[in-house]
Amino acid sequence: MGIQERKTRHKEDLRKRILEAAKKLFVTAGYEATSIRKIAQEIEFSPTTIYLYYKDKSDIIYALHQEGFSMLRQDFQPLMEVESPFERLKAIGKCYLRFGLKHPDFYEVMFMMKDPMHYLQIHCVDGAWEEGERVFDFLLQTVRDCQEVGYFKGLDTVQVAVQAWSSVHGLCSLYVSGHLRNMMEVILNNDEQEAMVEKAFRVFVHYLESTK
Amino acid sequence: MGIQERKTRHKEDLRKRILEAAKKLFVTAGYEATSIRKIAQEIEFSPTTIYLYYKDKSDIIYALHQEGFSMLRQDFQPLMEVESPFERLKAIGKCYLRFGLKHPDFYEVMFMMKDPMHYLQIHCVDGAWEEGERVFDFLLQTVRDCQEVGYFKGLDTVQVAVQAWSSVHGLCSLYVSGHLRNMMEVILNNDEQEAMVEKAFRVFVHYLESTK
DNA sequence: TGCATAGGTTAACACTGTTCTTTAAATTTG
DNA sequence: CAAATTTAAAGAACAGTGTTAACCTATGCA
Repeated sequence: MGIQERKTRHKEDLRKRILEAAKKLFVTAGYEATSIRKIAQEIEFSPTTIYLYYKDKSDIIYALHQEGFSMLRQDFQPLMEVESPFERLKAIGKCYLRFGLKHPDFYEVMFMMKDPMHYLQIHCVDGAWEEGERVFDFLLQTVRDCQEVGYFKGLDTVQVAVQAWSSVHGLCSLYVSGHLRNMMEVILNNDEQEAMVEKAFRVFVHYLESTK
Repeated sequence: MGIQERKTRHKEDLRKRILEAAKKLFVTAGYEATSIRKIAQEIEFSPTTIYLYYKDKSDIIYALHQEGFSMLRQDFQPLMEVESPFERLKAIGKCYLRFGLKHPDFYEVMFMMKDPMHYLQIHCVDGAWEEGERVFDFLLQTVRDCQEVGYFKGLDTVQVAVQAWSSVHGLCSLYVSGHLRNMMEVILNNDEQEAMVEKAFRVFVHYLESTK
């Protein structure tokens, strides 16, 4: 079965090359500029060939969506070792924030665009958005751990987790969409924006600290 | 100058009709489905006519963006009368949240889409995003008032305001984008989602209350 | 009456995602 | 080995998008 193997390997390879090309266009020029035809041009194949490897465009976007989540989970990996629950919670927030600022394009696909979520709902992927849930479970468990050492007393674990997620997501998405820049009467440059995000995060952390 | 007047009135009228048609398509079928050609079909004019009244599509989107802000400001109007600063702050949050849940399409254009912000940056509209700034100023002043009666002690006004905005925006945008629905392992229906948003908001309010 | 001008339309360009049909090569079978 | 079959890839085309240049055509004015 050496021939068969080589063929499937080639096929897997091309599938990967398509995704790499998509990612390259996506990261350098954004979602809008990532068209099937441009991806095809990048890998020097016909546009129609792409449809032999991906069902449609949203399938490709979803693949990038998944890749983003595996990146984020990788960033989270070392934080699992943090002993103190509250330190871990703060580290998660900081890490999430840094991810959003560092990979705005990925952040957009992962947490802002409706298409990938719609794709999940339509295609009913088994274990729908497993990656996302795993990330949220990590947050959920950390909140629970925090409660065990005296934080968030009398509050519901899920509600606290959703609220915490919303807060950091709010900062990330306002940064990514450019609303933070424009809302301030003084227009901020990139560094000032990042500093603003950082400071607002610290205010939030201050709130959390006083729940103990 | 009765004739001239009639003409300019007609012109203003058509401009308004274009926007009304755009809004109708936009609210009923979403942004994606709102094309220049469909707007034209709606008002029974040629697609190119639209370009005599709006520079391009982003110009129309920006007009909707502005309309959304005037709607939000109208919702905020009665809150200016609320005497207690902290009650006012809570009311602003609740009102903002309700707006997001009630008008998800407008919320998307106003606070999530990059295009209108990009439009502002490109076309350098004088008093760039005046409407947005006015809304933010209202929040800013309310935070300042809260500080005067003992809340947010030792914290920076702008940072507190940005953080508060981020928190409610985070909830709204996760709801609008469908991420809240999909992140929970148990898939929520619309009512349950809204309840979740409400509860997470209350957790946040709880944090703010304990800053006094 | 002739001319200029504004309002509107037609045709076209350069794109987009996607599908149907066709070609060409590789593989399996007789 | 030759014929038949499967398979990967591509070409052409459809229906749609935003946008522009060229062309009417009816009105207002000299």
